[in-house]
Amino acid sequence: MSDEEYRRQESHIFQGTEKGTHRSPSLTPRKEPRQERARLTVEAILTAARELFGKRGYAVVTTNHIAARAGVSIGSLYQYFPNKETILIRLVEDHLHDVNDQIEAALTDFANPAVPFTEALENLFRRSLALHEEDPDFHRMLGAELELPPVLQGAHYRRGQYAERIAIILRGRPDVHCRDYGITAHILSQTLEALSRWLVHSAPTDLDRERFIREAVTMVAGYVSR
Amino acid sequence: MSDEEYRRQESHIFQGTEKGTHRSPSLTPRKEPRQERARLTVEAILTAARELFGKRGYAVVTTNHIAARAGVSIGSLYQYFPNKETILIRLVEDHLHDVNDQIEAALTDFANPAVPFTEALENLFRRSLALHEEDPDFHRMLGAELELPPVLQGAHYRRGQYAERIAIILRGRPDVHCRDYGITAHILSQTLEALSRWLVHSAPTDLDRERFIREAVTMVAGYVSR
Amino acid sequence: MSDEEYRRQESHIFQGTEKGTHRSPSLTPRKEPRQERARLTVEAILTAARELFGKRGYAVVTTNHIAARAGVSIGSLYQYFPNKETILIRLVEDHLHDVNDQIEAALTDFANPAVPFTEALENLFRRSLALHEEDPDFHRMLGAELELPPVLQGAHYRRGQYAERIAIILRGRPDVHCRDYGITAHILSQTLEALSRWLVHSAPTDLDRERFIREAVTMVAGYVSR
Amino acid sequence: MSDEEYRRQESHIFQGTEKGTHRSPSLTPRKEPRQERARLTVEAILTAARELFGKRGYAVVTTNHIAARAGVSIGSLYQYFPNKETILIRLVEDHLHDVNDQIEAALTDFANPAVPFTEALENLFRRSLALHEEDPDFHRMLGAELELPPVLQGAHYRRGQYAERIAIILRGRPDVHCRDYGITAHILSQTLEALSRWLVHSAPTDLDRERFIREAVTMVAGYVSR
DNA sequence: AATGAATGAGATTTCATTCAT
DNA sequence: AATGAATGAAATCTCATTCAT
Repeated sequence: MSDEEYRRQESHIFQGTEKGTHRSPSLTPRKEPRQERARLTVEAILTAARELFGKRGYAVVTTNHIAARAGVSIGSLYQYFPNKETILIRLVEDHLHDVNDQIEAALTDFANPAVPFTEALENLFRRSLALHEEDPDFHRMLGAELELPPVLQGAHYRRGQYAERIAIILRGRPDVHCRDYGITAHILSQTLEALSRWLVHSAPTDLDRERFIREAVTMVAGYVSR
Repeated sequence: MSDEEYRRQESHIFQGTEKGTHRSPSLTPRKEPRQERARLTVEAILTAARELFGKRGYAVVTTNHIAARAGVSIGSLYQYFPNKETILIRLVEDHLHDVNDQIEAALTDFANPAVPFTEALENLFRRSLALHEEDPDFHRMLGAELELPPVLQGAHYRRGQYAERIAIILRGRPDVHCRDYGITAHILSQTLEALSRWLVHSAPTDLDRERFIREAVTMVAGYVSR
Repeated sequence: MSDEEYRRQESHIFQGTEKGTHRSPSLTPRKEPRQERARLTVEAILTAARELFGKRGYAVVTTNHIAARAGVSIGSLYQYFPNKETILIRLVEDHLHDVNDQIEAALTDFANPAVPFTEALENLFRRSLALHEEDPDFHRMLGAELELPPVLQGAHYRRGQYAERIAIILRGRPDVHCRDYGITAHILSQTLEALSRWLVHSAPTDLDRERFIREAVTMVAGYVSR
Repeated sequence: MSDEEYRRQESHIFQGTEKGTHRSPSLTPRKEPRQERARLTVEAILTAARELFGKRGYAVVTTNHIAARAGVSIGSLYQYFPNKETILIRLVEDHLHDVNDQIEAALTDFANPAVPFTEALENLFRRSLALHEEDPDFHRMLGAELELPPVLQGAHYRRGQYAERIAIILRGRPDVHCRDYGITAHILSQTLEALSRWLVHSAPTDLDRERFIREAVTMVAGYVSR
């Protein structure tokens, strides 16, 4: 690491501030792990953080706790992440990457006119469920936490466009009819979202999931199909 | 220190308090306000707390901030509430009281066979909306916050029985038919819940709300009506 | 304290940053002490800080040490000063106020043509000594420390104009002659400064101070007087 | 915790190290570099350290920063220096070696009665300037830093004897007369020191240096010459 | 000989809570 | 009944130093 690089990493050194106070944190990772061992450490930290954030919420989890659960010293944590915020950001980025890919795939599927609407809808629902099922706690926390780092406020934004995409697709399907495509798209997406979330997080364990899916699809399809 | 060990050390969370030195174990209000002035103080604290909790979340709001916003000294706050937790508990109790009353009324309405189903459903939906509209932030926070005082974990439990009640009502209505009343009740209640929440919290401002309500009711009614 | 005020004080609360990292600290005191007791606390902190900074240097002194020496809890320190930096700034402001007043008085004296030059020079020297004598360690540290908060970089600037003022005065005195008033003014002020500093900080204890002053004045006066 | 107590706790300063866990008590270089590559490494570390110490001060510079600027791993740094302190000590030793040699030469010159006093004085001043000019930052830092390792406290002591040597020389010169040789020697050496330092560090860039030197010499020579 | 990952004591700072007035 | 100053445990984060490779 050269002097240049070192200084870039050191956010302190009097840029009108000093240590320990509120700083304008570099939101990028501190150091790229070069050795395998380091990669494992970073991995462990991220995993621990994801679990803890998911289980307890971002605000209450401490970096000490993350480090402890990762089986790593607090110093190691700060070698790779300049602060708690950055850990979350990294986690969300990875997560979003995943999610966006999957949503993309799901929508492409959904748009395919060769698949009958009811089937397409069921597929969409199952994909939504799958999405909620991988790391449901973390996912839930993301939607729930009120004070997230500002960079992440936008993270949900992309979701907003989800409904727009659905509206377009609905318009394009010959087997669908709506009085107001925009509103129907919102209803459809919100309903699927909510029911998936509930199914994953809150449904009684003895609930017959297949039957639930069938019923949900019936409701929405009945509403939208021609 | 491993995660295990960390948690053992940490397990004070919501047994004592989160931070600070001196803990007082009592969870009951400290003192009943006898004078008018005192009642106003308590009122101001509760209002400030409700707003702040709703806007920022329970974990991140400080008692000093609550006192400041209430226009009251921190000493006064602790004269009436032994700790932060108690403030939340008091708030939730009041809230729940309200909500339960309203749910009760709504369900009674909904059960009335003299009202046609679609109309009954719309009424239920509007009531749900009204419920979300009063102090939506606080309401939302309650559902979102992951680490609430244990006393409050049960608070949501009662909601669980909401679906059961609906199932019974649906069964009792002659203008309704379901393949599985239990599942349909869940779908119905979760859908109404989710759509109300979305309408209140996240809907674009230019959305035509009346039309949205009509569409939502159409979907659910179409699904359930005979 | 109102909500407004509270928020102004809280530099944190996610303005693109969070806790513990490098923040843009409010450089103003946190809270004005309203009670006598509080004023004493602030006083104790400032005194402890001045002594420690002077004796050990700004960089190495810790806020814990300051609080300990002030006989005050660390929490109290942070109630009145958001960070170490602010303590120094406050100290320097007070100090500079003093110093500037005294320099002003000394220069006015020095400019007085009714007083013979040698006497005027001796007076200036004695005042310079007095200045160095009050809190000489702190004064010395200020000039010595390399990484001071940026706000303070300017603090020494005003000194720069000291030489200019002297040049003007020398030009105005009939009993003085120089080949280059600018250069002589620099030599004069730097010499007086250095000799005062040395006398206060490094001179052997058995040195005859009065004789030293007389000699120094002789040197400078001999050089400058007509 | 009182100041007393705090200091008892704190008194590790410069006994072990400032921070960190593992202390190694040895203050001697760890390992003599045998290979050419190693010599280069040591050289790079010393250069980086000298520059950084000079620019930022000893206390605030981190060993990691030194290593980074030297283009060397932190491990390598500790292979040759057991701790931060040792680097400084080594640097100062080298420096002092140099400086003492030069001072010696300058004084020998100065003592030479064959050279007229004014010329001898000018030579001394020019040498002093040269001394300040080589690595002025480091030199300045050495005088400024308050908490240097105890081994180095003595470093300045030898300077103290500089004045004594000057006194002897003055006494030996026939073209000089003083009322008090001791005091004059102090004045002379402190003045030259201060003016050189100022010329190198703080003088305005447009200052005519040759003229400044001439004036300074005039002042001192006028004072001391018979 | 060199690397850089890992460590943990200790620095800075916050905030729930108490207590003197 | 109210005030606000004071407290200190615990959170965040740094950096000198060690150690496995």
